[in-house]
Amino acid sequence: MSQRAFYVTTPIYYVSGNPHIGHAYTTVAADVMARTTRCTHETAHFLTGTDEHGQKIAENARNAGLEPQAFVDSLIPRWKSLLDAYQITNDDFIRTTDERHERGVQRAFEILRERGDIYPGKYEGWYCTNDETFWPESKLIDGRCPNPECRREVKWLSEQDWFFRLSAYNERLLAHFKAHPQWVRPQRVYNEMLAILESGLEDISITRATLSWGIPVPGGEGVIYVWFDALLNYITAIGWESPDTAQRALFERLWPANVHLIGKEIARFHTIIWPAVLWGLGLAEPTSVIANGWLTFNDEKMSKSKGNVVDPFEIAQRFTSDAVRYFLLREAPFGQDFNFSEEAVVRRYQADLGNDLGNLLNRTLTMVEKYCDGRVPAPADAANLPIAGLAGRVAASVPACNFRDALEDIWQLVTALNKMIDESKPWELKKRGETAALNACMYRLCEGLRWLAVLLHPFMPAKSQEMWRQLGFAQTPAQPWADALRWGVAAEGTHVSKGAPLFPHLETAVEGA
RNA sequence: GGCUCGGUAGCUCAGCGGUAGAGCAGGGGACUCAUAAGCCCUUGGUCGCAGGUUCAAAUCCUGCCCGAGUCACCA
Repeated sequence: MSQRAFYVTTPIYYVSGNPHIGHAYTTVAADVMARTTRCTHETAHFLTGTDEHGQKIAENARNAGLEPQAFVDSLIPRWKSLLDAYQITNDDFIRTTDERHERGVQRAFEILRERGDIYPGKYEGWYCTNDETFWPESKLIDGRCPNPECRREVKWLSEQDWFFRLSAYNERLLAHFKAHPQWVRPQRVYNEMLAILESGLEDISITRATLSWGIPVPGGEGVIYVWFDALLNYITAIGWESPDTAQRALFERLWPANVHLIGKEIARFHTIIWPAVLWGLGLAEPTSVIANGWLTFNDEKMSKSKGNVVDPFEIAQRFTSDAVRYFLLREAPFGQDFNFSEEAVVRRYQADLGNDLGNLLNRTLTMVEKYCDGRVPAPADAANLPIAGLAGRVAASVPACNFRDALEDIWQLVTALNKMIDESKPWELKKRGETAALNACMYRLCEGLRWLAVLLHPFMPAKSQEMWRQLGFAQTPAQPWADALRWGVAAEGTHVSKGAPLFPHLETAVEGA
């Protein structure tokens, strides 16, 4: 009886470092998708969370003089505050240290072991402790870890581990990729994954015999490898194999996920290993996996060593999180790398947000106050405003991650409204006493701005709300589009209440530019 | 080295077989409701290079140059 809901996820974030702008990017994209879906379908379920196991965490904890659990507990508020700073409306937040997750991972392990998809084997090779990685002899550089940021000594390890029979799914994965060329996007990532499948898969070790900070192997030694653990969050969070029947019903309603949003660096885990694991568990693969690109800063890769990591808290503080959300999704096509520079943010802020949108609201409200006694006039038709099919196009672009197209479409209405003012010249209509034409023009502006508030709400929730308030409407612009995006909904007589500019001029010049 | 993607106006990008496009930036203009914003007009490109296919190529094919990514457990 229950309705299907749109299920969208972000990666769970590895808490070994601080949140940076890239985390905000993926999360904002997911949030816009979730918010839009709530206005166009009925329900969305939006999951994000944190990845807390692994050796790096254990070491950081030791350095901090804390037990791993206490250590990760201390980090969580910082990560959750990122969600607050960016007005993220996640429905759930999973931690891999949650009891529900640990139980689910162990259950998955047992099921796969019973089915023969997990088997014991010996794993040996050159191991870099820092990177938690086995490297083949051929990869080593001067006998050291080939990771340019590591370069530590490696040691020969040989241990009894459990292996996942990934190779058994090679053919099925290939067939799935061929049958669903759109299931991994962008195309470039799809191609790379396909190439890996065509070159053949080997089984992978999914436990670490010598580590202790992780989920214990059921009835065995060691812990489950952090990656195998992490992927399962998408189902453990929504009640897979839960003892609670309500939770199990949630799972039935949500799985398979509509969209896993990921960073492009983790595509292999999500498009090759993850479907195979799900198939092993008798579950369906996610409908789509969409990878976003990297953000560079002033054309350089962001890295801690360069000290050029953009702090998402600081940037939101300076420009407002709405403006940063807008910038991230408007500046470049999703899936493509793009450069983050303060000049670019300032440009978008001033040109698109301040001059086009903010000023449109401001000049409209001034005129409504001057010419219409501060009230929305009687409804008039939409004249030539480009609203036909607009809602439908945005509703289609967003779930496909074409945020840029969506915003460009919306901005055509912004531009058209500005243009209409200049062409209609309400001040002249006023002088000549052409009240009917004046009122019609002012109505179109109010109604057009109402549309904009509704359409922009998923992208800029706070600014959209403020637009809504200044226009004098009750409640919120977060409304079902089927009802709200019809022309003529703005009620005659609504009192507008003009406020401070929506996107005031930035006080300070760009620093360090 | 193999493979993948990209190289189009100063910048960010769209177009992907039929007379070169948008936004921003630059230049000029008319206006005044407005956050000196908006509106109108406009400068600007041998579509990386060289061949080929075609009546017709930015768009298809080949080679080359440049940049990025990836090549198996790197969260």
